[in-house]
Amino acid sequence: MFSKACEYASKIMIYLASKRDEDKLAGLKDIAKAINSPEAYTAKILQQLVRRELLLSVRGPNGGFGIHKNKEVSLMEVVMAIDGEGIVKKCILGLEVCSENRPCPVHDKFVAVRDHLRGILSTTLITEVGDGIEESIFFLK
Amino acid sequence: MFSKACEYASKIMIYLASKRDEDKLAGLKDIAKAINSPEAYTAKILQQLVRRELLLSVRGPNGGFGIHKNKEVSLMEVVMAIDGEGIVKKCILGLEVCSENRPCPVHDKFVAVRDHLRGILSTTLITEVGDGIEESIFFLK
DNA sequence: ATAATTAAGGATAAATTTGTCCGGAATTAT
DNA sequence: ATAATTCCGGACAAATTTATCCTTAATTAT
Repeated sequence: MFSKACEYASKIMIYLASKRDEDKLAGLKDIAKAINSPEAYTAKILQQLVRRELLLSVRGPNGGFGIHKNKEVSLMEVVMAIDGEGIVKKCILGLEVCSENRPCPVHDKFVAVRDHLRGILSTTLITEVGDGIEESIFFLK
Repeated sequence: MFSKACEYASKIMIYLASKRDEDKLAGLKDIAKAINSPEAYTAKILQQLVRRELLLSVRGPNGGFGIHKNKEVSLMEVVMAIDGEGIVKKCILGLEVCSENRPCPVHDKFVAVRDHLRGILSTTLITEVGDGIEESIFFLK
């Protein structure tokens, strides 16, 4: 469904959202441990998220990563940043063009699934799903 | 969503279903043209579908591929044959274990999407969606 | 029998994704 | 200033997916 990179990115965002009330940032090692991901690869994904301005970073001692407070981020934005719009746009059978006018044989059926998916991705905020991590109601690894 | 191989496989099955009333089989070249796929790679996927007994094949002049008549095949079976059960089983965030008991933060939301997807995959029969290809109501390329 | 046709299957290559390594830049504390 | 810490970014490596090539096996028609 999502790429590995996108899975990591989502978990990163949710993890950092769950720590949004702490006054200090989370470092790479901390993050990689929390989501059980390879450190160096995680660093690459963090970079992308920073470039896309979904995260903030600061270097040096006591540096690290954190979410922008006062900025609501949906899961959709995270997925778009890493995997692009394919998951909610591309034809399930891979047709270059697939539309009402020129549909693949399963077009209508999968438009419904994609709309369902899109709805959930865009209404799910990372702060919302971040709650419950610290309390071990939900898990990231 | 699906692998390229699985996209090709689905289109192959639908295409052959759309020709199920013809008395002759469809050859590799014919199929690859009909679904706009690389010939050699398509041959590999055809092999897999034959091994999984979702297709029949015969060699030699006038040989080719066709669906088994009297055997209803759902899109689910095709997807399982090529991509495995991941799409309807694996955690969207990639957690090794993700269940009611030990859920990822978006477990419930995506259970719903997956159920939706599963429902459509298992109720969609290739013969059903095959109709409309010949008449150019639906397209495979 | 022989030649022509078509799928089967193994080996290999190209492309993409995932993952690692390392030197450099920024920041902080001493 | 210096050293320690931490992110940045480029190069590279491994794994996986996608794609190609070529020989063999089966079948049919001549």
